Amino acid sequence: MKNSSTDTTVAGRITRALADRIISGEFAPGTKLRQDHFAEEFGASHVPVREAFRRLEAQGLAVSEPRRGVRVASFDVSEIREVAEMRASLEVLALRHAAPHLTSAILDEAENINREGENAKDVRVWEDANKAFHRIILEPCNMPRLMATIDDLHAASARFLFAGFRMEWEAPTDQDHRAILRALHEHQFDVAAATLARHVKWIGTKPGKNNLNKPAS
Amino acid sequence: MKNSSTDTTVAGRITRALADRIISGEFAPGTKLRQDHFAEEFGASHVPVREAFRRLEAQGLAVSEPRRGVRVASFDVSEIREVAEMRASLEVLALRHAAPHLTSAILDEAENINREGENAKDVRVWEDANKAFHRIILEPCNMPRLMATIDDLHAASARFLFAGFRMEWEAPTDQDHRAILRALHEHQFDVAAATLARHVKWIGTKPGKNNLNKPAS
DNA sequence: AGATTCATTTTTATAGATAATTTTGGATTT
DNA sequence: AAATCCAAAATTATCTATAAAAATGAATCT
Repeated sequence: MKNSSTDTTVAGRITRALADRIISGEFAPGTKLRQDHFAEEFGASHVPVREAFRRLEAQGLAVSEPRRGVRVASFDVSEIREVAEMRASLEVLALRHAAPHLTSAILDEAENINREGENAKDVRVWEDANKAFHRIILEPCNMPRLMATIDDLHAASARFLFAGFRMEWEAPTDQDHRAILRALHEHQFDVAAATLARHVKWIGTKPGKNNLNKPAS
Repeated sequence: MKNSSTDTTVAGRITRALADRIISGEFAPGTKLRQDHFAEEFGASHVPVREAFRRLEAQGLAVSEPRRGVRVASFDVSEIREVAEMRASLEVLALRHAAPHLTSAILDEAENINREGENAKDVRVWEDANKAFHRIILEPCNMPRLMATIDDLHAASARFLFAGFRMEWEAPTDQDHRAILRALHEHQFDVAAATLARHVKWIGTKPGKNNLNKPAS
């Protein structure tokens, strides 16, 4: 994605795999991540595993205490709020810069992606569509660093989502997404931005009988 | 700072040292960072050096192409603007949350720091004060992830600053900082936020006969 | 003379081994 | 019986060595 090393190098593949498992909730918050374990699992040495740890740390998915190992980052309610607020601020910024470059072709594609999400059978697929929706309307801002930061924040949000809606779940008709597209179509950028901000913050307060801060395994 | 490993481990110390040199401009953009070289310099092996590289990468101070090594991140004008815009958005967010917790003791301390900056003899000292000023009024937002991101952005800004004002330089009386403090004292938070946003964006457009994008060494 | 190919050299990436620190379990003491 | 201290085991952090990949430079061919 932002860095091709994610696909090319062993450290990159390990990073991606571990990030995926943390985000999906397969690894509960607080879980100890042992380097030798993953080195064996991925048929690698522990050196690339350590590099993967450093990256996960930077993404906020793991925390490491020197000489005491790495753990899956815990996320409490305040942290979720924090991520939601940051996303709101930065996605609005991105949208403001992207707006002038949004063609109707892009908006149509966004609508298709949104429909896909609404037809999604499980959270995972819905979240992929959701991510894609936000990405396609923000990407034209042409600000790679901003997009990278938003991606990291989105990953953190997704953790929360998966933690809350593991079992029972139904795809919501995403009224906010539709409203955003409508406003963009009509060049009402302020309306679009305000709706986006509210939408993202709302995600951060979604109920979900949160199994947050599970005890470490 | 956010992670004690920066002081405790070899990898952490290398990270800090390299970040410092990149920010100060000692390493020009595009400079190749050779792991064996730094391993020898710091009396370490290349393993902690690689970990340091991964962190620098995450901070946006270095870029790595798989199998082709790591280079000091180049920053062109658009990237500087990007960082300035991100800082403006996020610092406003932080200030909004910090405002209710700002005591007059904190504001007084901020004023002292500001004065220190105005008396600074070289850019380096001024930048330290500048960073401290922003930090002391934003920190009470109690959002660690937000602060960490702002710190990274501030580092990127500092690179730009040092690149432009290496030689001739005089400490400016920071009128913006004073205006922000005044507004905060009078609980005019919107005014403070607006001034902060303008201030940060202005930093991003400072002239400076930029020796940007120097050829790699 | 210019370009292309092949070998050399440099550099990165991974593996295996070592040192140091923390944690864990048991034994001893109060 | 509970708490504390000491020793063994597990784990992390680092180092040395090896393998793989790419850049460089020279020699040959057109």
